[in-house]
Amino acid sequence: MSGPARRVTIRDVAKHAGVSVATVSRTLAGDYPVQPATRHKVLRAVRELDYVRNAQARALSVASPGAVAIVIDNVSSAYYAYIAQGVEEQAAAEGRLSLICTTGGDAERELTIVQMMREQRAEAVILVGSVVQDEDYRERMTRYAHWLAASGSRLVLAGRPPLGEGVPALTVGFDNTGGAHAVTSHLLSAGHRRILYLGLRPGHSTSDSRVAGYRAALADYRVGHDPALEVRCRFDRADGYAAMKQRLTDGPRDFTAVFAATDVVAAGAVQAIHDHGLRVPDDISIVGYDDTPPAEDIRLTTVHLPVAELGRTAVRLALSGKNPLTEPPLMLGTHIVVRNSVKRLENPR
Amino acid sequence: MSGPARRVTIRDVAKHAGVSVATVSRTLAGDYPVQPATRHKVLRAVRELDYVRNAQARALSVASPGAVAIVIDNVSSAYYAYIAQGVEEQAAAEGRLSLICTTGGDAERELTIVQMMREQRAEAVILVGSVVQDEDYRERMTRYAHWLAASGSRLVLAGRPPLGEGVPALTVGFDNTGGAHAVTSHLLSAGHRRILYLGLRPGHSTSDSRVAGYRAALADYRVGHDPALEVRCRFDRADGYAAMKQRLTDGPRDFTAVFAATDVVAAGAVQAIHDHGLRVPDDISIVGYDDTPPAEDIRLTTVHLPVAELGRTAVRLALSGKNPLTEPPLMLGTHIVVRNSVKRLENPR
DNA sequence: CACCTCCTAGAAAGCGGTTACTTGGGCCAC
DNA sequence: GTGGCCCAAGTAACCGCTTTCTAGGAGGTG
Repeated sequence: MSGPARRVTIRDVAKHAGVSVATVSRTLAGDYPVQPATRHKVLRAVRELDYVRNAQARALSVASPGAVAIVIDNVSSAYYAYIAQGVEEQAAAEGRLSLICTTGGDAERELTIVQMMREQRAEAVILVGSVVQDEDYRERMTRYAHWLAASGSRLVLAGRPPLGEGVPALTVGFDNTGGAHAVTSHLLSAGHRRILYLGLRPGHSTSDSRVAGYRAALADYRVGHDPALEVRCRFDRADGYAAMKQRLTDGPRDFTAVFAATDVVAAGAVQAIHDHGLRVPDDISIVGYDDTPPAEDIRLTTVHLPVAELGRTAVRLALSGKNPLTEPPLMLGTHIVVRNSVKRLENPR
Repeated sequence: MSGPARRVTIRDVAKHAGVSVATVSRTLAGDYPVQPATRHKVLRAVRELDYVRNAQARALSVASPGAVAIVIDNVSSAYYAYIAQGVEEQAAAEGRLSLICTTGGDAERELTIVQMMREQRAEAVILVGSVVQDEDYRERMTRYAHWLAASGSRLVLAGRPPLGEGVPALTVGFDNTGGAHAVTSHLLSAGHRRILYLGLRPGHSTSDSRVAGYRAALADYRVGHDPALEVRCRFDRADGYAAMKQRLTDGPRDFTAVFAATDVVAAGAVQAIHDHGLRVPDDISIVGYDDTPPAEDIRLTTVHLPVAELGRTAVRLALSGKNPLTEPPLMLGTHIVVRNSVKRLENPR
């Protein structure tokens, strides 16, 4: 660490090699004829000075591919991590750098980040997962969407609801209603009629569409919908545990099965069931959603989501050149994974 | 989508507002006196044209903070994801953007990425986790380390061994030997004497230091070290399952406890044990390492690693201005988490 | 009223590259 | 021997923004 590390520029290389900057630039680009002797002089100077081009400066004059920005709640939950992984993979495959930003679920921060990405001239901004969307948020994000479009960037909403008609944003997501319908039907066909839904608070778009599938399946089987069977908790394992525990302790035990809105919530619920001295699936059946890692460990029947594929698709969509105003939302299919958490009832009540 | 989206520049704003580009720049910077009337004219033009500064161009003239690059095997394994999360958090807190790149464990790709990060003028490059390090790799990475240092960037090795003396790279990691010693001692003090080590292939630095702790603890208890009790498999759950299954089927069942090098391997092993009709901890005790999510679900006694803290520390270290040549490696402490996977033996053999 | 000072805004020179245009030398044909 | 052509290398403008330096007008003072 001796002295101020002045970065070596193309001009230094030119001087060192005794040629003009143009020659250095051309040698490095390789798309213009340069005499072997000169090219060697240049390359030697480059080596001796440890010169590397400045990508930022380069981007000024040459139309280089911009970065892909992933804006995500956090990267430590498996669901988001897999999406991020998919985004990064595809971005790298298409020769783009990935910028990653976490919001911690804060809508305000998300808006700030989108602005930052405009300054960075990101080629694509991929908004992942849900965020509480009030009217103010929607209005501002819509404005940003127009700005991004005007400057040639793409906005992709991955796994979240569209912003509305006429907003230049691409959308890709899972068929949550269909998946919830399938997994609820699985319980119903096993003879369960009283199914507790353990989900996130209303207004949370992902949970809402899962509730919709749950209700639709009940309707298909002509089972009355009982609001008292819809319990709401927050996202994580501890919340699932607490909610289940409370229900087992205080509430009526008038259900034979549980549909947890996410596997993590299901994992918490399973632990509460065990702590209560009951067994899965013998005493209570349970299904989850997402097919994230805990599902396999607790032998949970759940709905598999192609999460990494969501990330990859988001990038492909962003770089595809499709018109964001006319391109319809893309829906990725889901499928149910049967493990060992549902018991078939012989005599359905 | 009408016409070629020409980006609006500071000159456009200047013309639109009827002032000079300098005035626009100064108004936006806010650090130079500008008449209220003029400033309003400028701001109106900015609003009307949806102008945002080009951060890349800006970086050319003003010494702006560079990005922090995270170079990581993948982001979908919980261990890495938490590190990445820590890095991103701290980078954001220090006003830096995070670039994320995955290598898929490919050393060659890692080297390429480091070069790319030099072009990007990243302020810090954080190499996370292990990669197979042959002589060629070490030599080239050492060269890159010097280059990065010469251009004022910081290289941080997070959770991997130092490159060697005189290499300008900062190092931060976990005390794996200590952790392995602690958890092995836990088994020994519970009366276990024949402990199977289920680890990664030799040469893998993380596994090697865990083996060292395992052997040291055995020595402390004056228990002979039996090479036949060290089984090697690969990283993931399926490999842990296969290795354990094979040992239970073919190998001698001459052990009462298992020390799995990672929780994920432990999770696979537990499943194999169950599939073999045995129970944990009644028939076989098992401990893991990392304290990643599966550990809680399978009630695994394991070693907790402050992974997010590793990420944060890496960033702090990189931006601290410490001399990478003289700064000693930083070791983050670990602690054992006792759950329910170890049985106390009454009559130790 | 002349002069000086202060304040604001403009002109222009970078930052580190790329590239259109220009130049000069070697080679060939007449 | 001279004109024409081609090729390699140099000159300089430009990418979008910041900032130093300079200019000019307002306002205060003798």
